[in-house]
Amino acid sequence: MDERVPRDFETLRTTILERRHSLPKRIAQIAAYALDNPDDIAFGTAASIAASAGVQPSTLIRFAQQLGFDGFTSLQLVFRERLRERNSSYDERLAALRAKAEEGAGHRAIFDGFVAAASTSLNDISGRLNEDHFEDAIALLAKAETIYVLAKRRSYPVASYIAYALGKLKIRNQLIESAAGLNAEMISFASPRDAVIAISFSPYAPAAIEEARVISEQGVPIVAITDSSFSPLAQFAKVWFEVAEADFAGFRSLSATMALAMALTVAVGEKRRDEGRKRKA
Amino acid sequence: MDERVPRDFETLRTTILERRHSLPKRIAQIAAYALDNPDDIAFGTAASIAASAGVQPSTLIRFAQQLGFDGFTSLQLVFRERLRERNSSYDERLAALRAKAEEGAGHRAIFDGFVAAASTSLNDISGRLNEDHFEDAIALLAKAETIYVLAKRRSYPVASYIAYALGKLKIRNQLIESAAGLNAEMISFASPRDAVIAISFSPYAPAAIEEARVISEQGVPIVAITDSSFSPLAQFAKVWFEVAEADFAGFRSLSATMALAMALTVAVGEKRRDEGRKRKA
DNA sequence: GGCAATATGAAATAATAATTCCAATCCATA
DNA sequence: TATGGATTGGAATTATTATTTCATATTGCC
Repeated sequence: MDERVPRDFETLRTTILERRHSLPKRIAQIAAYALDNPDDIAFGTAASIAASAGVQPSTLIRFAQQLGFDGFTSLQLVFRERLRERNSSYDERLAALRAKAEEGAGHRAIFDGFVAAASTSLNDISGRLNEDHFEDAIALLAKAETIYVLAKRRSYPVASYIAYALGKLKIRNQLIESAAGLNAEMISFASPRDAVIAISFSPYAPAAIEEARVISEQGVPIVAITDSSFSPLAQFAKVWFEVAEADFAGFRSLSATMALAMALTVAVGEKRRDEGRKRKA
Repeated sequence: MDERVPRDFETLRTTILERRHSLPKRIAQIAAYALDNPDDIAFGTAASIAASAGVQPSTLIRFAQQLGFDGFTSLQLVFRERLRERNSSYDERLAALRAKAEEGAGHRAIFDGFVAAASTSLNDISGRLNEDHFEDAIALLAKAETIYVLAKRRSYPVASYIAYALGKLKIRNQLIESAAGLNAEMISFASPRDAVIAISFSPYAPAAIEEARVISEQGVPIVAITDSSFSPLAQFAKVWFEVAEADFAGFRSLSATMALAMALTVAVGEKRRDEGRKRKA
């Protein structure tokens, strides 16, 4: 292999863009395809890539050779390396933020720590959400007459947001608060035609668990957001989501829970609208 | 291939972890290696992976088959798919998420949209926070006798979280709620030795603005979190933060506001503790 | 401790994929 | 428009890689 073969993706990219106009038609075609679909180059076979790009496999090899590689395989390595490095760079960035926060230089570090925790949590839930459970929860909530929202202490802000959003979407809902001490009565109105969104994380607020138990015994289906399958909430729930929030300075993030709550709420709103339309038609 | 073969990485991961203890030694060995070095599985050949993990290629294939795949190749696809999705740089990934959300394929897209909005907001505020303002706000709040927390509607969840966290840190605070209709009286107790955290975004809740006006006229210093310098809150505030939250489906994220609120709260707690210690010394 | 079932190692084989080669085509230039 | 060089398509070849097979070893059980 030549001495000045592009070893990293960025150099390769630049090289391709420079030579773009002096390349033969088919080679230019595969060059454009490569820059547009780098992932395909990284994972595909010569044949599959050639087919997607509308050229012959041999053209792909000629392209690689023009750039100084000794074949398609060596070119592909650069595209693969890119995926490896890019991937770690994000994690590294987060780790840096977190490290800066942990070495504890002043108040800025506190802020960085919370941003890092929130990002981590979002990142995590994004890959973890079980789509089937999500659909089940939406279906369950969409057909409820009234949606009860149950959460105490740290989770209460999420509940209050859900209540706000449901209100904006004109979906009947009832936040189970403790202010007036009338929770027991409020709960007794719930029927199996209603549904509950319950949120609680370890250490589980006893009141939340107790209310969830009572309401589930009345036959009201519960959608739970909690932190593990050992959660007492999980056993009362028809559907439950596991959300692992990162923490900083002993305060856990709420970002993932919040995102899930927003998505649930809006999805329920959308499903109701769709079904309302169907019923009319 | 079996019907319930894990086809996404997370499911696969869970499945492996579940069966971990019932797997034969060498299979368990490759299983552990796979979870520790997912990138190697994605890129390597059966032979190279087997060598790195210290097993025979055939063991790798047996491992794949135990999981229900029909061979190493199908197992590898899952690991590759993961890299495609965890794709590239943070920004690109966000863009991908947002694009997926915008093309609007079902409920999953809604979830992706909210995660993307939250991530964007966090990313944004991370670079934007004015450190001097942050220090000023902390100083101001740390010396307050009582911290009043003022927010309505969409911002209310943030306020309720702040109140919860301040409580946990044993910092005297008062959430200005509308429930009992006694806000005016509550506000009249505030003195210049106290402080206010006020949060409001366009469209500003009239009650929040009005209460902020009254309380500032009483000489109580206000720390505001809002969305622009044109915000009516900004003019009443001693210190104010501009937070630009991304939105999805008409619902704006709260993640950046939340992170800032948490950081403020904890930083105030820390400053008070430090000063308490100094005073004793 | 012996037997059967299960697991493992190593090499043979089958499958798949990359590369090469050559004929056909295209294109610029005279 | 004829000619030579460059480019391209497609099949043949070679290389690489996954998979299968079978002999051997290990483990659990009576």
